[in-house]
Amino acid sequence: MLRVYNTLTRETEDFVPLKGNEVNMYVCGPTVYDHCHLGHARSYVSFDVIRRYLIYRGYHVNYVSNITDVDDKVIDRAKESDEDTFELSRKFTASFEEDMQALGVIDPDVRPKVTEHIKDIIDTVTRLIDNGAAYSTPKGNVYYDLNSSPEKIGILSHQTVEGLMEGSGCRVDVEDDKRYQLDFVLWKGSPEDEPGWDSPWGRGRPGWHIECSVMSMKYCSEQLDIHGGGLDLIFPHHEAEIHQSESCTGMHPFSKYWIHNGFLTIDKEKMSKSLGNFFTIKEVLAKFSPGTIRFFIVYTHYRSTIDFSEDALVEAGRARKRLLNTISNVKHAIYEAPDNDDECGISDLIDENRSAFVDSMDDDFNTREAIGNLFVFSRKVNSIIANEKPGKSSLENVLDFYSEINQVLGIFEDDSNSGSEEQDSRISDEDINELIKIREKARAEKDWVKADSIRDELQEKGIIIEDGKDGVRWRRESS
RNA sequence: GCCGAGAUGACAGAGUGGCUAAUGUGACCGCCUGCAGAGCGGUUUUUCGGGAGUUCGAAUCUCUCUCUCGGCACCA
Repeated sequence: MLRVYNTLTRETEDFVPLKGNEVNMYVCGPTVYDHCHLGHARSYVSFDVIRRYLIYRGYHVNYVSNITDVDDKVIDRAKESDEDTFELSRKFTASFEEDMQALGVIDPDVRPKVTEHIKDIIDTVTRLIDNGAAYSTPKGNVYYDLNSSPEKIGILSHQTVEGLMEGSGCRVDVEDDKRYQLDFVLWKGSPEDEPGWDSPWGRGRPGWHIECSVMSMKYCSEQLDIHGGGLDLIFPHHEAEIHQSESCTGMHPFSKYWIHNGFLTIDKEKMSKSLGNFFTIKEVLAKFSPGTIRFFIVYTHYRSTIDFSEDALVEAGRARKRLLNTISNVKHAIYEAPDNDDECGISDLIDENRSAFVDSMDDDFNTREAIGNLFVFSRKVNSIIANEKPGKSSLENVLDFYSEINQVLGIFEDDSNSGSEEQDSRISDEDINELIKIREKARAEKDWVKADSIRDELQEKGIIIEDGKDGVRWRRESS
């Protein structure tokens, strides 16, 4: 039984979708006013794994994740850099999509953009006004009227009204046309020099929270099975969504499960744009392979804080390499394996580890434990290869098992040739084989100096040479 | 002020009542090897922030103390 921690109840619950084995899952996407940083990667990789695991478990998943391509931040950034707002958001949307692709995040079934859903947003805001849950003001703003659903204040953040007021009162400028301090904006009147769309309340643009309600209802359903995002979205963003969506549809709950990923920190401080302590995904990709970055993220439970440092990435890379080496060992063993059915206990080993994998993942997606099991599995596989002679088919089953796991975790992708700029200058397979031949001759003549210098030369080009009992093998190294 | 997360061996990090506390990294030793790498075996690891309690039995439950981090209308 899959169990999931639900922020709404603060408990780990059995996962039962609203309808059969259909899962409607919505994850809040980025606001595209800059390149994404590693904290975003953390979030989207985590939800990618959750989505893949649900599919692995046989659920039919409809995964929707939006792009917020118009809001105050985008507009401000465009002003600062004297760029067209939509030019800017297009640029960073493309950058985001590139990053996701690099990290092996599967595209959502739908990736809706706010600017393409203005009409839907206006319709929803209108509906909220008609339902008595929102009001417009002479300034052309529309606010959600929290007093229409006071029982839902703090439902997700588990805060009291007093707590919220005390936290916010001293730090936020209160818009003077609000009826109530905690009301939030659904539609915001735009000045002449800012982007806007005509609406019943004048020229304006959507508020920050409304887009997710509108687009999730449009592409998922009025009620979601899973709504996800970073911990920092719980309040006010996700709570606002609950107010809006439930007031609009009259259905409760808006989402059955709320899943939130933990932060990525640097020196124990949250990585964020506002603190300026962030590394963009592209910066990190320049130093580490996508596989290493993804492994770094997946090797930590999604709700734990991950402290980022180069050392931590290096360690993750080494750990991952251990698994990759085993896979490569199996591939080589297959060449020399007898063509028989001797399995040396391999099928039992696989079955055991498959159920261990499912047990770990069923426990609120415990990827750390799941990967821990894989290390044990790999050690046993290495041991079998070294000491016994399993037949080809058994070894192929081992490879199949790794790729089965990889479907979910996505950590074994071969990215040894991903360094795009070195791509052209890298040494060809033929040249490598030629050098190895020369080196083998030197070795046969016990000319160790020559043999070692060839090995060093290849290593400088990122080629690792390994002499084994059954011949030489080589592979390309990546960070 | 309010709300939350956490403190596990050199480091990272699982484990939430019961065999010798997963796993990874690092370091060291051994096997293998011309050497190296990879791999395998072993050591670093009877200890889980401090104290008290419950229990036949606790890293795991209760109380208490100390410390760290995060959220409270910018945020993944």
